[in-house]
Amino acid sequence: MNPDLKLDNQLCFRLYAASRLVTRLYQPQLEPLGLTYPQYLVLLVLWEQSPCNVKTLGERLMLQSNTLTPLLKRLEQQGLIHRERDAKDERVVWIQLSEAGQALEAQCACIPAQLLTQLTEPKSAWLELGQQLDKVLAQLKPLVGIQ
Amino acid sequence: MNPDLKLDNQLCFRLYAASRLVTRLYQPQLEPLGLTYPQYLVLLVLWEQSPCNVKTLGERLMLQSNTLTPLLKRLEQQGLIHRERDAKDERVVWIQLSEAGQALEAQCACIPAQLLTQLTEPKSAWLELGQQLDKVLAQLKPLVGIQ
DNA sequence: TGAAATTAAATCGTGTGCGATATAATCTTG
DNA sequence: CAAGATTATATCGCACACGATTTAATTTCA
Repeated sequence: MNPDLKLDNQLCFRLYAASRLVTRLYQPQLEPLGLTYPQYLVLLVLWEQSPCNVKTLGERLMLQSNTLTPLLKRLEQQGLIHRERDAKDERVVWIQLSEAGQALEAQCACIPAQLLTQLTEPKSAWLELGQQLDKVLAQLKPLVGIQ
Repeated sequence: MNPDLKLDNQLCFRLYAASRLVTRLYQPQLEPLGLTYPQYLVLLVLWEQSPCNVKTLGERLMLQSNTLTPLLKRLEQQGLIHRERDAKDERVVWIQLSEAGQALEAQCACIPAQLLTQLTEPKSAWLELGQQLDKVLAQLKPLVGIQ
């Protein structure tokens, strides 16, 4: 058969697989907090920048309102964020961490370190992967019309 | 703020983002064929090995029947595969490419090369990324209980 | 042999992703 | 200033992922 079509030769599959496996690695940390992985990513942005509007949130996460709006409504129901229309420009919705949402940052502070402990040496493989991902992300973004 | 919690420092986010962007890059090739990206991955396996049972398909793709069964039913409805219970062991379902499913391989043969043309130099970054993904996948699999 | 354990798929419910479209507000321009 | 274009968010529908459970078939082993 065509070796170009072998599954294990596909970079796309390796990315897809690695992304899903890493997400599963986060599960034991996130589940007790009642968070899904995309919800955790939204909180990462908000801990950097709150309030933050939906458009900016989407730019950071490469998501649009069709994905974010329902997700944000769930975070609001959980009491982690507030959603409010901009008074000046009623099109814009501002997302702001609630007290509980801010407090959650402390609880999540240990997650990255906790995950690292699960990874055996060499850590260099992970660092290099991160750098390569930065390179290819920079190349991919314009190809799919981002930035 | 805690730099360990900055979005751009998260390897997990870079993997998640890269995986989604690469999937989008495939879209223009797959959409005319009426295929989704996960359906394409299933076909990649079947072009290597048909018939193939659901369990084996799941091991290759790291998916289970809760995801595969509905997906396979859609491929069957499209006339690309046949599904049949094993006569000896009625628990097992065998997936076999139909004539149309086999014929589709030729139409997909150009997809990997077509994608490569979109990528500017250096190709080395992509090769290295593939190798690094292999390393971390080997490390991740046992951590999440695969193999 | 036959009850318990294991296995393979299927089913169910929830939460994304995302293309397409809708809605409403703001901006642009003639 | 008003019609058309643009922008920000929401809505809708479909197809994954995946945890949990169910169903049915097979295997194990006392």
